[in-house]
Parts: sequence; structure tokens; C-alpha cells
Amino acid sequence: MANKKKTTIKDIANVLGITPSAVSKALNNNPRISKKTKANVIQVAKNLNYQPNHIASALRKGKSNLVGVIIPRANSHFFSSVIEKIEDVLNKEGYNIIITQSNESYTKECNNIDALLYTQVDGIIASMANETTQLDYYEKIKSQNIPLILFDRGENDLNVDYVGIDDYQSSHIVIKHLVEQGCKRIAHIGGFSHTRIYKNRIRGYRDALKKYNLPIEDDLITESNLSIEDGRKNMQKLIDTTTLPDAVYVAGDYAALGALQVLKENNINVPKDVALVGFSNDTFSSLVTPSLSSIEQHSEKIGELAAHAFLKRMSHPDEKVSLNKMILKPQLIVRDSSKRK
Amino acid sequence: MANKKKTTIKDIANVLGITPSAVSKALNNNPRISKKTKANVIQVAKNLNYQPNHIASALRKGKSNLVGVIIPRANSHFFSSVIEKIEDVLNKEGYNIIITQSNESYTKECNNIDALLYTQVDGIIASMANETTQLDYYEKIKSQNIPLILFDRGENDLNVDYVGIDDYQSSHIVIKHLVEQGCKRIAHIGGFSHTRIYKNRIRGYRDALKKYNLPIEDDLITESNLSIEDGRKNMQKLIDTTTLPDAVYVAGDYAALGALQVLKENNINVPKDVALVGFSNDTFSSLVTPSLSSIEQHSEKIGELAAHAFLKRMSHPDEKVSLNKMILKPQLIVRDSSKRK
DNA sequence: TACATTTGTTACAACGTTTGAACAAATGTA
DNA sequence: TACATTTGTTCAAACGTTGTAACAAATGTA
Repeated sequence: MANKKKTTIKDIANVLGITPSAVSKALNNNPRISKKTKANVIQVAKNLNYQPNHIASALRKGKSNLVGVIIPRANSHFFSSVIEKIEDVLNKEGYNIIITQSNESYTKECNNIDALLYTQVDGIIASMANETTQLDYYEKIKSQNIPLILFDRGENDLNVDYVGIDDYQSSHIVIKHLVEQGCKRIAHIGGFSHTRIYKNRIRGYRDALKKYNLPIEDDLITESNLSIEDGRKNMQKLIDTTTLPDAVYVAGDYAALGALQVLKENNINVPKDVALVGFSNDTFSSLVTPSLSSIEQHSEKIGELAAHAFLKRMSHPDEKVSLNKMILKPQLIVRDSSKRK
Repeated sequence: MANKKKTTIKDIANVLGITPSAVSKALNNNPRISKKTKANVIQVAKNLNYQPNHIASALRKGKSNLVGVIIPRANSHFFSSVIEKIEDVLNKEGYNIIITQSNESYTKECNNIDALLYTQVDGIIASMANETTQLDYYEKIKSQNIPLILFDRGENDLNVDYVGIDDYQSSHIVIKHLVEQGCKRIAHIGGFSHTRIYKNRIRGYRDALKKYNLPIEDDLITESNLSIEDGRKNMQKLIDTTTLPDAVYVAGDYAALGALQVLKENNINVPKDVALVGFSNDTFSSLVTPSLSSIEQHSEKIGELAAHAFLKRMSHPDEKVSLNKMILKPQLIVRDSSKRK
């Protein structure tokens, strides 16, 4: 069982009668090492099943090649595909990523940040928990002078790189579509307005209603975590406490699904009685009945841009640009849940 | 911007006029250090905003406190909640986890393993990609003498710790239920039989049919990746090429969803014409119409057991037990898609 | 008083790698 | 022949921490 020690460059050096530094240089393809020596080193390394010790190299170089990623939870098409892309891009550049989930909890998020900093990650790419309103822990990251990139759920005040879609614009697109379908009273089941993206969606919703001369009724607007349960509850509330609106724009697909359930349970026809539009185009959105119209957020593109933003910060640490905000165009995928014509 | 150097124990030592080792001992609460010194050290550490360098400590101690986790993809309720629990348990013990996704690709999985080993993880917890049939890379992990724990998608031949549910038993439970609902010709949309869990589900399905004296028709059995698309295709095939069975048992919820879609598109009533049962009780399963009966796999429990298995291996590296197979009881959640009575 | 034990600290090597300076040998140049 | 340059390697220090041995001082024991 106990397979002795791991092979180190010292072992290779001993076999060949050269010094460890020569071996190190050979392995790193240093131009001053002869081809013959390099070949020998590589051969012996293979024979001894040498595995470079990343930790030692990280210590010496002051660089861990680890990037921390913080997301609310992996259990959604959006986040898991953003991560997939980030991993893709960064792996190619020799980075590994440490994914942590906040589960929408501020405390957990702070713990994650501490853990990542402790692990000496070279940078952090994050999307904030719904609960997060204080930015002290993000300031802590900034104070360590490692790149911090936010995506989707970000904050203006932090003044760091950001990748996301145009949420304000999204609402406009949704409302335009619903108006075109003949809807006149449109409700909004939204996220918490303390989070920038949800605030923008709400703002966009209100402004778009104004634009189309539709009434803004505060009873038709709710804020929540946008869980399935939140969607159910808020839809039920709309049914119970007001005259039924003829459309509901939900700021998340899970909540939209919950809303859809409640509508069906109450024998309210979607889209005829109530048109429904969700947000984020999750995997199941096309699969439920009726299929759910939703805003596509271009998750792969977001992941790609976030990863590249990190890489750019790494290669140009003294770049003058202090903020780089990348805003993608949203796209509405129209499906049965909102097709009235 | 350039915030100088990071604080090290050396800096703290200088301030207090003691040696770095005293500081280290103080921070590690060594009993030989006086209370007064400890208090001083902690105070100065706070003042200088000291962050311990995990890399240095990892090198010295020969232990990274990093655990690698390999999953097919995070985008499912099952895997994301297993991970959540693993993270939970291991964080409490001072470990961070590095999550990597194989995307069901063997090549990607091998790359992930290499990356994790290179990062000097203290152990690996993995669930195999559908594509994986060779075990060479897993043997590589074993040869490094770090704990390897498999869950869900495992392999008998590797002879390592395993956590999963009783797949064979699951099929029996499903078939029993379907028989009780009056079904007489039950199809199976299964995973690839080269993967142990899917093999067991198929085996259980066949044996259960036998047990209830139902005919086994090879035309009613398909193997695939169990993606939504696979579910659609295989359901369509069942409709096109054979007389319609009166029940379909699908080995994954995504594929079951695909099958459900096709059934609805063909105006086949679920559950009256065809009863449908899925596997893994994903979030959306209760939310589609009709709601989908499914096997609950106790993902949190699996995560918990896997994490504990790792911890146990770490604390008792020379344990005689060479294999610890933990098999959980499956539970069928009966919903509308299979309720015929 | 003489010695043993406990307490609190220092000294130093080590973990495995990388890097810049130094150096010797080989080659080139005038 | 004398010197400059190039080539291939060695040397030694460093990254930040930890653990063991050593040591001095304080305290306990007879």
C-alpha cells in the first residue's frame, strides 16, 4: 500500500547526476538547457512517474493558478452553464476553478470568500446571493488586490468588472411582446429590488408600462427570492387579492413555473386568460405545458467574457481601466405561455 | 493600488520582537505558548490584517486541504444537492472542494483527474461520466494513495468506497407499482448498460417483469445517455415501431420529461394510455403536467456519506477495510403520471 | 543547596520548486 | 594569442509555514 514517497525533481536530478535546478529548467523548457538534457529529464520523469508538485511551485511563484467562483447555486441551467464555460476557458490557460455555492445566504457567501482567500486563489468570479446587501466582504477581496469579476448579480458601487445582460432592456422587450399580444394589465413577480439586476427589471417594467400608457398598480408587483414556492405564493396572492391581471412577467423561470402551477390549479388558462413570461430560459422552460416564454441570457457568452476579463486582469495588472462593464443584449424566446395571437 | 506585500508571520514576529515560530505556535494555539504572547500575536495579526498563507502551510504539512469532486454536470437537482452536502460537511472540517464537470465526456474526465492530482488534492469524490468505460485514470488516482470515493455512477472493479442507492431494488419497486396500477406491458428507456447503475436498473427491470410473469420484449428496452433528446427519440421509437406499451419506466427524469412531451404531442394520455415513471426526482418532476412519478435518491444523504467516507479514510489511512459500499434504500414518489387508480 | 521538572521561547531545517547570479567550458573574433 | 561571447550548468537563496530539538529561566522537590 504505502507507495513510499512521491518523486521530486531531486530524484530525477540524482538519477541523471545533475542538479535539481537543471531539472526544473529542463521541465520548464528553459532555452539555456541543452536538448539532450531536456530529453533525458523528460524520459526519467516519465520512468519515475513524476508528478510536479503544484503547491511548491505555487508557493515559490506566489501564484496558485486557482480561481474561485461563487454562485448562488449550481442547480440552474444558467449558473451551471456559465461555470462550464468559465472552466473551459480557464482550464486552457492552466487554471483550475474552485466552485462554491452561497445558497443565497449572505453568511455562507462570506465564509466562501474567506475560504477562497485563504486558499490563495488568484482571483474571484462571483454572482451575489439574493440576501447580500452589504459589500464589506467584496471590499475585502478588492483590498487583496486580486481580480474580482462579477456577473449577473453585481453591484454598481463596487466598481469592478461586470458581465451581464441588459435587465432594463429585457423588461422592455417582455412588455412590448405582451402588449403586442393584447395584454393590458401586466403584473410583475420580481426579485428583491436591493439587487441591481432585479431593480433594473422592475424599473424597466415600470418604464415600459408608462411608455405603453398602461396603468402601474403597486398591487401587481411583488418582490421575493424567486423560488418555486415564491412563485406559487405570489401568484396565489395575485389571484386572491386583486382582479386577475391578463399577463404576468416573472423575473425567474423557477418562480414562473410555480406561478404556472397555481394558474393551472385554479383552472386559469395560460395564455388565454393570463399570458406568462419567465426569465433565464432554463432547461425545463421549453418542456412544461404550456411551454414557457422566457428571456435568454446567453449564459455561455457570460461565462466566456467573465473568464476573459479575469485573464486580462491577470496579464495586465496595472491596466488603467478601473471598470469594464460588459452588457449583453437579451433575447426573448416566445413560446406557448404568451402566444395569444 | 499596489498594496505592498502581504503580511506574514515574520512581520508579526518583528513587531513583537519574537520569532516566527513563536508566532506560528501562538496562532496554532500551541500549549507551550503563554496566554499573553498568544493574545499579543492575535492582536497584532488583526492590526496588520494578517491572512495565513495556505499554500505555504500546505507545502510544509504535505496536505492541501483540498478535495476534488468530479461530476457529470452540476445542472441537475441530484448532483447539485450531493455537492452542496459534500461542501457542507467538508467545509466544517477545514476542507475546500474543487468541483469539476466531465460533461459526460471521458476525455474531459481524464483531464479533470490530471488537473486535480496536479493541484495536490487530498482526495477525490467522483461520479463517472456516461462515456467512461476504461478505468485507467481512476487507477491512477488509486496509485497516488489518496482516498477515492465514488457515488452514484461507480464501478465494481475499482474496489473503492462507494455510496449509492439500490438500483436493482429501485426497478423492482417501480415495476411493482406499475403492475399494481394495472400495467401489463412495460417499456424501459434506460441508460447505457456498461455503467453499473444502469445495468442494475435494467437487470432489476427484467427480473421484476419475470417475477410478475410479464413478457420481456427486447423492443421495449433502449439504452442511451438519458438526455431530454434521448427521451424524446426513444419514446418516439416506441410509438413508431411497436404496439404502444401501457407503461414506460425511464431511468432518468430528463429523459422522462422528453418522453412525456412526445406522448403529449401524440395525444397519448398519461397515465391512462401510458403510465410514466422517472428516476432521480428532479426539481421539475413535481411541476410538470402531469406531475412525474420518480425514484427519490436521497441526494443529501449520499453527499453526506461520501464526505464522511473521505474523512474516515483521511483519519485512518491504514484502515484494513479496503471497500466500504454504502447502499441506500430507494423511495418511489408516486405522482399523477402513473396514478391509474 | 543541588538537582529535576515545567514553562516559554529560539534556532533551524524542511517541504519542492524556481530564479538570478555565478561559473566553467566551448566557441567565436580580431 | 588574447579576449569576448555563447552555451550549459551549478549554486544558493527564496517563497511562508511548521515541527523538532535545544536552551534558558522559572518553579518544584528532596
